[in-house]
Amino acid sequence: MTLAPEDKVDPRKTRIRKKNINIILDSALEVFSHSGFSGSTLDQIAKHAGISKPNILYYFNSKEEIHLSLLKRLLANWLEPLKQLDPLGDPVTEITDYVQRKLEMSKEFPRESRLFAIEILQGAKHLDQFIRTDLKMLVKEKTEIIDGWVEKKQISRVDSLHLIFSIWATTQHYADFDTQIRLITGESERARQRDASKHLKDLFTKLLTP
Amino acid sequence: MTLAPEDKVDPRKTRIRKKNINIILDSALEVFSHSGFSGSTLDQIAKHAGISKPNILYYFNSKEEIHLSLLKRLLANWLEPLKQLDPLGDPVTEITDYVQRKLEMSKEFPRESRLFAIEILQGAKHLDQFIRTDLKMLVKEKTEIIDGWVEKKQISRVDSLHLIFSIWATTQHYADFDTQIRLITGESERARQRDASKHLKDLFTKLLTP
DNA sequence: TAATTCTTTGACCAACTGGTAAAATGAGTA
DNA sequence: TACTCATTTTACCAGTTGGTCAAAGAATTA
Repeated sequence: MTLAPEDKVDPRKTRIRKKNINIILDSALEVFSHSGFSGSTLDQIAKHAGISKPNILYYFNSKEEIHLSLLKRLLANWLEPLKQLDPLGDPVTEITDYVQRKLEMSKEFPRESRLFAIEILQGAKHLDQFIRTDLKMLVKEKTEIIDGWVEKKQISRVDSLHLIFSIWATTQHYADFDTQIRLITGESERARQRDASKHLKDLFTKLLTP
Repeated sequence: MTLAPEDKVDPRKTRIRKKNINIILDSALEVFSHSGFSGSTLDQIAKHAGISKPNILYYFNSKEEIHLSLLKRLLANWLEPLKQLDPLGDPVTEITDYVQRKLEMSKEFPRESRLFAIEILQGAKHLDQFIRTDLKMLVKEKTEIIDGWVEKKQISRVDSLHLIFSIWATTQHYADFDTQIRLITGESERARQRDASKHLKDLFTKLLTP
């Protein structure tokens, strides 16, 4: 991952520069998360941003660089919900709260979720390092906490790693497969969100409660 | 969806024709499921198939048509596991068996799963009809069966629709996010598959057992 | 105000890619 | 064998797309 312009410690980071970079990244998120990297063009991003293509390339050296900046910005937030899992809290509550936070994120940041999903689906070339270091370490730390709870019989015996996978899967599903869910479900957006939340709470509570 | 050459009732459907179409579709599946539609080129497919690009376009009128043929072929199998859910069987067994079938499919046909996932993620333009008719109807039929089981108190009270979503999410996760799982998990392929299977059986059994 | 630096644009290009046309080759059959 | 139809190849093209460049236009600062 090479250094992107926005990362340079540049005292000349003007107001205009900051504003434009934000607009570009936001437009890129919109476009990339709908069409994937290859399916998106700089022209689309430019149009969405209201900034000419050469002007975009004035702030970013390449399309790839925009993509990388986007992923980087995303990853910081991605770990947050899991990080909050507290070894000192009540085990079942801690886990179901984590589920709710993740579900909330799916609702709040569906574009980020899709961008992430597309990236993984296509081999995670750009996330490789992130996954095998930051993410892996965090997962290890948290599975150990869960294993500890199992040891102390505070929750049922459970495969902590696959529990986390299940949580990721079920929660992100609502963002990533939104189109499918929309087409199948008759419910309103609100009702669906409520039912999903209730269902997942139930699902994981029953799994964990001895 | 326009008529693809292979669908034409053509008595001249030679041995060569059949063979080549299969090779092309298989190569396209390989390529599309790794790079998405836009990220894949006919040249890549051609190279993988060992057939020249113009020759591919002799069998299919366009890149799009290959993609559609692929999806069409996939969808037939996609519904199969859910279809087998038997209203007369033992409820918990029926559902956990369904989970196992789905998990099996993820392992057996990861490329198909990814192709499907990418398609949904990017708006399901080509699956729109399929989802709102075939899939929706099947889901309706099966949720009613599950609701019946709940009524008769054969399983715990559960949101049948979201139960199905959870099953889809957790099982497909192992195919679609395989890269991520591989990078995080230390286990061997076999062990992982076994643990996933056990975990999911446990997860859904506990949800459903009163 | 003048000088300097940052931002924006228009014109352009080389590479890639989906697709075409026509001729050449091969297989099956009367 | 000769004829027909299916298959394959070669050469090619037009549109798209990421990216460049030099010059014009704003801001900022001396």
